[in-house]
Amino acid sequence: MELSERQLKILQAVIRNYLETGEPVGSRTISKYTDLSLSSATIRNEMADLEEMGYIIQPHTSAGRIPTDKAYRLYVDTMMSAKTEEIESLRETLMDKAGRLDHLLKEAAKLLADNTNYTSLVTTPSYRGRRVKFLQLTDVDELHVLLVMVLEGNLVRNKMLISDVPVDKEVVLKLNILLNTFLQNLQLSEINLQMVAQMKEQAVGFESIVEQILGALSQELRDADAVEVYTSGTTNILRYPELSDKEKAAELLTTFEEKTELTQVMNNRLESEDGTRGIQVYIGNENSMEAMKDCSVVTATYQMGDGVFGKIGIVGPKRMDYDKVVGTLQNLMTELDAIFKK
Amino acid sequence: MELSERQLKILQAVIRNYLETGEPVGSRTISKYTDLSLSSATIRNEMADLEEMGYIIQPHTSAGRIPTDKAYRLYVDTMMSAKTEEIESLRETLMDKAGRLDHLLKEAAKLLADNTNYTSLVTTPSYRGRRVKFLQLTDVDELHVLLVMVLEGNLVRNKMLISDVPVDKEVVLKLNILLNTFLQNLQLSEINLQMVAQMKEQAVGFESIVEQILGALSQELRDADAVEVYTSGTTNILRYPELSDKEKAAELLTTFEEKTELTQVMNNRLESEDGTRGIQVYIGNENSMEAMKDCSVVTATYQMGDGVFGKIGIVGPKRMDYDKVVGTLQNLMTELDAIFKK
DNA sequence: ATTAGCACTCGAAAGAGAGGAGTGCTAATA
DNA sequence: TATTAGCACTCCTCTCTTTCGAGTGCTAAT
Repeated sequence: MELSERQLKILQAVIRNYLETGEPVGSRTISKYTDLSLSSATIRNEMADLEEMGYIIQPHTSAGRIPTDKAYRLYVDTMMSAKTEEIESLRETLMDKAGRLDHLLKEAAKLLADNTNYTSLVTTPSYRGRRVKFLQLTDVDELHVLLVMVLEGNLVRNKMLISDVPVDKEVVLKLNILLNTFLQNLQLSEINLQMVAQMKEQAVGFESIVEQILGALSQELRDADAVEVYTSGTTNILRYPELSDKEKAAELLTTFEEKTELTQVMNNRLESEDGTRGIQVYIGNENSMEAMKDCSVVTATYQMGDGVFGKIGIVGPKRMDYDKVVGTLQNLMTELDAIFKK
Repeated sequence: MELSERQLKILQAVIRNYLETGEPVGSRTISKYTDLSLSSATIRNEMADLEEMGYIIQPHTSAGRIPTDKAYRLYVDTMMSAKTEEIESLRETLMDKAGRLDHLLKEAAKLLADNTNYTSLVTTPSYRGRRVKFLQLTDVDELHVLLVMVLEGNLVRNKMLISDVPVDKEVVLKLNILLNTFLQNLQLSEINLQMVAQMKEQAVGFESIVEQILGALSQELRDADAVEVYTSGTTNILRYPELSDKEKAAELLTTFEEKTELTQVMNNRLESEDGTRGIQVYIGNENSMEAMKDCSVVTATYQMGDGVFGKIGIVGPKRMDYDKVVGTLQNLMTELDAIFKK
C-alpha cells in the first residue's frame, strides 16, 4: 500500500491547489499544474487509486477531488516546506508590551491573528503548585489593610481586607512577621489546618484578619494556576466558506467566547511532552472538541521559566496554510522565549 | 400632524407585533390583534396615513408594514410598559464575584447576555484624574524591588522594578518616605518636572529607581483611567436574521472584538449627564458607530463611588424587546449600585 | 503505459410558473 | 361621514425545470 513517487507528487499537487483555492481540484488542473507532463486521463487513473486509499474524496460524482484528513496528516508530516514566516514588526511591538504579562500575551494573540488571518489562541503560562514568595500587609486606613502577595514567578496579587477591629501599625508589623514565618515558600497543598490554628493562636484578637488573609491567599494561589486563554481574530473564521455557515460559525464563535472550554483544547498535550518542545498539529477529527471537527489546530509551547510553559495556537479551516502557520508560530514561540529569558 | 388616539393604538400594535415576529405585519393581523374591532380596510387607511407620516414603511409593495426608527423612538419614549425584569439568580451570582472588580463586571456582562439573548457590554468605572493614595516599595531580593501603588478608589497596582545597583532595606525605607512625601494625593497632571528633579536630588545614587517608579506610576495612572469594556453573548446577534448575514455579522462581531471602539459608544453620553442617571436608548442611526446602524443600543449608568460611574449596555436588533431590556438593565444597575455601596 | 475520445453524472445557476399575502381603490352600507 | 366588502393588482417566495459545464470513468487507439 505504498504511495509511488508519482502518486505523492499528484497528491501534493492536489493538496497545494486545494489549500489555495478551496475548490475541488480536477485532473486537468493537475495535469497542467505539475511538471509531470502527464495527460489528465493518466492523472484520473492515479486519482482513482488515491481515492481508494483514502487520501482524497469527491464531494459528489463529477466533481474534482479534495484531500481527506489522512492526506493533510501526510502533508503535515512529510511534505511541508515550513518557510520561516516573518511576523511583521514583531519584536518591537512585543517589547513595548513586555511590561505586563496579560498585555504581552494579548498582543501576541493579536499579532498571530493579524499575520495569519486565522483565529489565534494564547494561554497564560501554567504553574502547578505555585509557592508563596512573600506576603506583605500594609495599613491603608483604620479598618482597611492591603494584602500584597508575591508568588513564585514574580506574580503579584493584592487584596484589600476589611478588619472588624481597628489595626495599627504595630499589629500590622507583627502580622507581617507572623505571616512570612509561617507561609513563605509554601504552596497551597502544604498549608494545613494545624498551621492555621497556630497562627490564630499567635494573633489573638485578629483571627478575622488572619482568616481573610488565608482565604485570599488560597483563592489567589488557585487563580494564579488557572490557565487563562486570550483569543484574537475570532471573526476571521467567517472568511472561510466551509466554516462560515450559520450553525458552524455560531458554534465556533461561542466556543471562542467561552474560554473555559478552550483551556482543555490548548492543554491537551502539555502533559505528554516528550522532551522536545515542538509544534503540534491537530487535523479535523483529531481535535478533542466536537465544535472543531472541521478545523485544524496548530499549537506551539513557549517557555516562561523553569518548568513553566504556555501555549500559543492557531485555529483555522482544515485547508489552512500549514507552512505559513507553522513558520509563524515557530517564530513567535522563539520570540516569546527570548523575551522571557531577558 | 398629531397622531389620533386610534392611530397610536394601531401603531403600537404594529410595533408590538413586529417586535415579536420580526415579520412585516398586515392590516388583517392588526384588525384581529387589537380590541378596536375595526375591519382590515379601515386599518389599511390608517396605516397609509401612518406611512405618510414616516412611522412605518413597506419593505415592498405588497408586504405588510414595519416600524421605522421614528416609530421605535416614539414607542420607547411614550408607549413602553417597562416591566421590571427579574434577572435570574442575580444577587447571589454577583455577590460571589464581588471580590474582584473585573470578575464582577464580567459576570454582570454574562448575566445580561444570558437573560436577554442579546449582546451585552459592560465598562469599567471611569475616573478622570485618579489620585495616588500611597506608594510602597518593598525589597524582594538584591536587585528586585516591588512597587505597590494604591490609587484612589482602592485600586491597587504593582510593578516589579529592577535596580542596577543593589538596594538594601534602609534605602527602601528612605525611598518610601520620599515617595509618599512628594506624591501622595497627587494626580497625573500635578506631577511636574520640578518635583521630579527634587526627588532625584534627594535620592542620589538611585535616580534610576526613581525614574522607573515615576514611569510605572504614570503608566498606571493612565491605564487605570482607561475604560475597559467587557462583552458577552456576542454570538447572540446571529440569532437575528436582520443582523446575521455575513457582512453585517462580521462587521459587528469585529467591532465587539476590538474593544477600543466600543468605549466610545459606551461613553457617548457620560458627559451630558443632566443630573438624573437614566436609561438611554439609541435606535438605528442614532448610534454614533456606522457598524451599529441596524442595531439598537440601550445603556444604563451604574455608580461605583462619588463621581465614579460605569456603563452597562445591551446591543441588539432594532426590534429588540425594549421593555424587557430596560427592565433588566434597570435591575442590574440597582444591584450594582447596592454592591458598591456595601 | 499513456492518451484521446466520448457518454454520462450531477451540481449550480437561470428561468418559469403557481400560490398567496397584502395592498389600494371603488362602491356599497350604516 | 365613517366604515367595510369586494376586487384587481403587485410582488415576494417557493418549487419545478431547464440548461450548462466541469469533471469523471471507460474504451479503444497510440
